[in-house]
Amino acid sequence: MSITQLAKDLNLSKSTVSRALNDYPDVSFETRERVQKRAEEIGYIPNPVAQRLKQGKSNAVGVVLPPPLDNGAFIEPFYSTMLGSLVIELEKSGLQLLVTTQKTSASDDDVVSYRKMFQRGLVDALLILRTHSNDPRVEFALQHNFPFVTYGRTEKETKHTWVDVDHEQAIYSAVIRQVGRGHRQIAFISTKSRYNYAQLRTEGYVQALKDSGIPFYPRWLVESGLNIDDGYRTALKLLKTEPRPTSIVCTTDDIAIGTMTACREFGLVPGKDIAIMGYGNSAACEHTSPPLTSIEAFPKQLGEKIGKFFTERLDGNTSDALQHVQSTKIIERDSDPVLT
Amino acid sequence: MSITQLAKDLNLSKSTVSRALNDYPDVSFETRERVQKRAEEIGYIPNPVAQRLKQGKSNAVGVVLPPPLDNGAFIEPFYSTMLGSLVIELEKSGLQLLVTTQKTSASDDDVVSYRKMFQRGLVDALLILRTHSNDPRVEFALQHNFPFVTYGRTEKETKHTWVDVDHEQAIYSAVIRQVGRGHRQIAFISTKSRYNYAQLRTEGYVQALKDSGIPFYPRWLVESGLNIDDGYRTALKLLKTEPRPTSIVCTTDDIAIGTMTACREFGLVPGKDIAIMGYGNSAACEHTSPPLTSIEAFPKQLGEKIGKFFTERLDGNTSDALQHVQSTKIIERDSDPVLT
DNA sequence: TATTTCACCGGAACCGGTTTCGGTGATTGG
DNA sequence: CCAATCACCGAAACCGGTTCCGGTGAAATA
Repeated sequence: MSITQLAKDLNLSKSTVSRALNDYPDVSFETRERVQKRAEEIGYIPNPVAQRLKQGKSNAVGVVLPPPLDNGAFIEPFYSTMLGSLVIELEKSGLQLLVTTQKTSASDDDVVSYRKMFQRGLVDALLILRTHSNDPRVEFALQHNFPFVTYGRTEKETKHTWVDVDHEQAIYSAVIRQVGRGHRQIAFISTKSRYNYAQLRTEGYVQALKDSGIPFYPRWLVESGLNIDDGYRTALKLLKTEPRPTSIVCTTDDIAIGTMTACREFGLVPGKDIAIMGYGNSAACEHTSPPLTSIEAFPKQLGEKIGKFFTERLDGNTSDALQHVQSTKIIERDSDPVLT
Repeated sequence: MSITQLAKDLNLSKSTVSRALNDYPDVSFETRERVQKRAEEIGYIPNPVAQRLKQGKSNAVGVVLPPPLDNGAFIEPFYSTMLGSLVIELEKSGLQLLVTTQKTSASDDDVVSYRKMFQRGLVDALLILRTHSNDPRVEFALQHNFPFVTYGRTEKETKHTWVDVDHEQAIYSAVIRQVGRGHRQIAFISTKSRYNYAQLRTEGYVQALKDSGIPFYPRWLVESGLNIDDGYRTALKLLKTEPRPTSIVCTTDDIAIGTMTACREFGLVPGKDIAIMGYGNSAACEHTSPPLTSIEAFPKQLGEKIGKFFTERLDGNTSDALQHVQSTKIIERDSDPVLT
């Protein structure tokens, strides 16, 4: 059912019908009512594709997800809840979210998948996830003058609109907490350093040691993959170092869960013989044994913020770059006791 | 850069350029080469929106996700990996996945979100997740003759294309396993029965008891929400029944994790004093204590199958309904010991 | 009464492609 | 030598909307 047929049905022209449906002023009250009523009756809904073509707007925001994880998961829990609230926020402004993934083979800062999205028409703006310190995707978007929001800053902290967690502060406070509980042998399991957040967190770790007058041992700063098993294997190596750390701060809850099993293999009971902290405050934290102390980063609020930034930018508010850094909160549980 | 401009640049007509780019036979070799070379140079890519409008195809498949979970997650891990492999499979045929969510307020079989998708142009086909026994979305799609694939059967098992897990067999084999390990007091924590899979699993539970000559106690068949906490609370009630079950089969890993903590509160050590099984074989299973015996349902394969069904259907293969039921496998760990 | 204003509506252009149709000039066949 | 075929390309219609422009008749103004 096209607008042409509807117009014929009503003995009106396409243009009048269109104006009536879109509440233009120069159409009489009676015909407007008549058109809208009839449209309702026969369930007419304008073809969104035609609208997009004419208006040059798609009313959609695109995101290309990182390649599936090793475990085959489409998306990590953190992004899951962030995107969840993003979708809800976008919906308020009539925006949709178009999701794609990278090819499995591609590295996650590959530009090819973004190029397709850039083609005017498919999406009006892009969300770039998990920025690298030096991110070609950001360069690409800036260069093509395409509206975008990033989750995560870049090294240059270019003047674009971004949302990010206060990673440095998050890990800083975690380490300070460990110090306050009597630890001086504190390890940090990080991830690949090309991620900008990884660098920020590492800075937080180093800074906290410094401010506490604790020397920095490079052996206790290790990198791990993001899976539980990655964390497990990394922790196995870490626990072999001499002296052994008495507290391990993990950059992910999954990594923390993996290190807990690694500890048990070393005969160390987490929460008793060794302190462990996670990051993300995932649902599992409550139900590990012992329950895992973790850092809440409020992905829901982040998603809302991103959504608001999108609507602002797409409303033409490009005056200045919108930016937001989200502070975190330590959720205290039983996995990191006071050192005895 | 539109095709019109490209044509002007080449001193050719739009139509010739279009034909050259799409490898039509009635264009000379030289001009074809010239056009394609020039298009490459200036990075011309046809506007997908215009293509969609003309061709009436969007080359996209839509899915509307259930409303965000109570914990705010966009998507459950199972769907996460299923959609991950689906996207990869669709990509092979040049198809995209368009993701939307329900309004938070809506029930997850609400048709309104689907109605938007139905509008010709946005997507060529729909994926309907987690069917109810009596699903208005399926009725709606059939009624409007819109191509779709469901994950999950319906009560009527209408002749449409679907993919589903062999839920009945899955739980049947789980219960039989418990019987084989000496249990005769076996509970099953299910979910809301309007989900078709819930009914199938319950049938599997009941049938297994019957075939084992074990009487059915209604008290040991309980319903729970999908979260860890829901499982926890449900298990608390279940453990108060007299007599107390010696084995609990859970319809979800999360529920199983919740029941494990519930057991501990009753002074029961999971894997020792009581047997527990999960479903889904999520990453956490390896790292609970004890590691959780669970049922692998192969979401990756399901996603691939769904993708193949989509490409077949969109290639016009509507001859007969495509259907696939995925068998499962029990992954044995330490949470369900032999009864002593 | 003549002219301007106004409310209201239809015609047509347009978005950027694809595809049908028809028209060249060259080549082949009779 | 004329007609039929052929390769190749341009003009134009079309997809389904939106919006500019102009035109009508009635009402307001001079």
